[in-house]
Amino acid sequence: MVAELAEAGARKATRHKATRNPEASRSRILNAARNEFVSHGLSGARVDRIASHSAVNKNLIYHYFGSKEALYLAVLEGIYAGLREQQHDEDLRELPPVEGIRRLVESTFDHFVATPELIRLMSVENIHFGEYLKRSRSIKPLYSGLLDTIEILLRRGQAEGIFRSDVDAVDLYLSISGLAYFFLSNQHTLSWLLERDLASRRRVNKRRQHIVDVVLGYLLGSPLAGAKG
Amino acid sequence: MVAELAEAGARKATRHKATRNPEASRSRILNAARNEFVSHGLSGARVDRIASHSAVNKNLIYHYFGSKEALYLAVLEGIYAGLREQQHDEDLRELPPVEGIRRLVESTFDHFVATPELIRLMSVENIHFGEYLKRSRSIKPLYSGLLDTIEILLRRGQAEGIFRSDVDAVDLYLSISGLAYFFLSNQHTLSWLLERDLASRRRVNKRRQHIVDVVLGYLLGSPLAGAKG
DNA sequence: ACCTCTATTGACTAACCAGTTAGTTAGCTA
DNA sequence: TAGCTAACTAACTGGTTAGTCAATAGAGGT
Repeated sequence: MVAELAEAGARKATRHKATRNPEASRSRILNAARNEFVSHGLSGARVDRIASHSAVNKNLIYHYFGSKEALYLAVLEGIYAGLREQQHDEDLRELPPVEGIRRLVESTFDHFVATPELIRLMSVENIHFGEYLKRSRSIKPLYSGLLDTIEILLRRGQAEGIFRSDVDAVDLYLSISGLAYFFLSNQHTLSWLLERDLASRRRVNKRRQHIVDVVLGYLLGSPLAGAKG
Repeated sequence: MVAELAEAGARKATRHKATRNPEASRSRILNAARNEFVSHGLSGARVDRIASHSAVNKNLIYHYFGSKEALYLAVLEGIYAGLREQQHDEDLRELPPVEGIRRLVESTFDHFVATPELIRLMSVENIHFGEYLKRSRSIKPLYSGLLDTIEILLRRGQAEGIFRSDVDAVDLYLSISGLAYFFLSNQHTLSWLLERDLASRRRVNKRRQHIVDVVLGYLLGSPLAGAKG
């Protein structure tokens, strides 16, 4: 009994982690939660595992976030916000159209490569029909400027007579993202099925160049070449 | 007691489901399992739900498939095999290159649209790092011919001087699939973020045409147009 | 010194869920 | 028709898991 008390006192004095630190606890939880949801999806994620990896009592998670689903939503909002922060596409609007589109394609690809968690969470969220993202109040406003940027670059390129005239900004955005996304999101099954290591540095660099070629090859081509008409 | 026996007899004679039918039971299980895994993913799927939807005792599932994971693998094999069956790309090898590629693009897109389960299961499987697909003995052989078909069409198009010369078959396949896949796999989040109904008939048709334009626009363009130099 | 708010904890619970046990029943074959 | 095998079932189990309860403890204000 005395020994126990002494030990508890020693623990408190020495290795105890700076008593209280709400911000740090909260961010450790979010961090561990992101890893957990990214690795196991929403249903596969375990709150106990998040607690132990963030070195926090499980109930603290409920204290801060209320439920597993609310925690997932917080993680989701963070990752989508990060995507838009990285894009700062406003800067591209002033560039020559070819250069602006090229930069957009490259930065989209690069961000996907640098943040694998993003693609995995996007997949997870779509498995759940996007129902959690739809609950977010903070995400949608971030996306309003993106299509505008593409539209501006497209219009200028068309006015200059170098881009084909029948391009829709939404379709172009979906293509730019899709060309990068599929290659990364389905890397595991594709590497195995095609018997190529799609994660290799060489392959990733090659892919980056290919995507630029596809998008610009399309935009710079004439509308009727090869069309079904 | 007598009444009970009579009732049991009547049930057996009339509304009882043809006493035994292993093939039917097995396929009802597989069917319900496909829906369940497609709707909830692997961790979110519930064996009890599969049992009740297939109107079968839960243990029959274990009798036939052994485990939840083995059942998932059976579903996965079925859906991937279906994809390759539908593609019958051998037929395309004889066509003029532009026509062959166009058909490949269109049929890939059409099959994705017609079989939403396919895309969802591909996403689910990649969340799990493709580890179940890799256990399959039956799937990989089906994919060996696909790249050959693309290669043949590419070579002929290049020999005829109409396709650009720097195209890799793997990259082209990834682009054809990716252009269709992302649009469909992330339809829920994208529709909400972009404030467009991507599931509408008009949008889907438009997307199909756009993808053909992108792929052919790229292939028919000259390698150096807009390249970084 | 005391009070109050909030961070933090350990122990608990009720529900859930994959998988099992211990059988019964139908149909085929010798 | 007896015996065997596979289809099929009901009830159960043990481990897991999201979420709760009841309390302690630190920090800032008064």
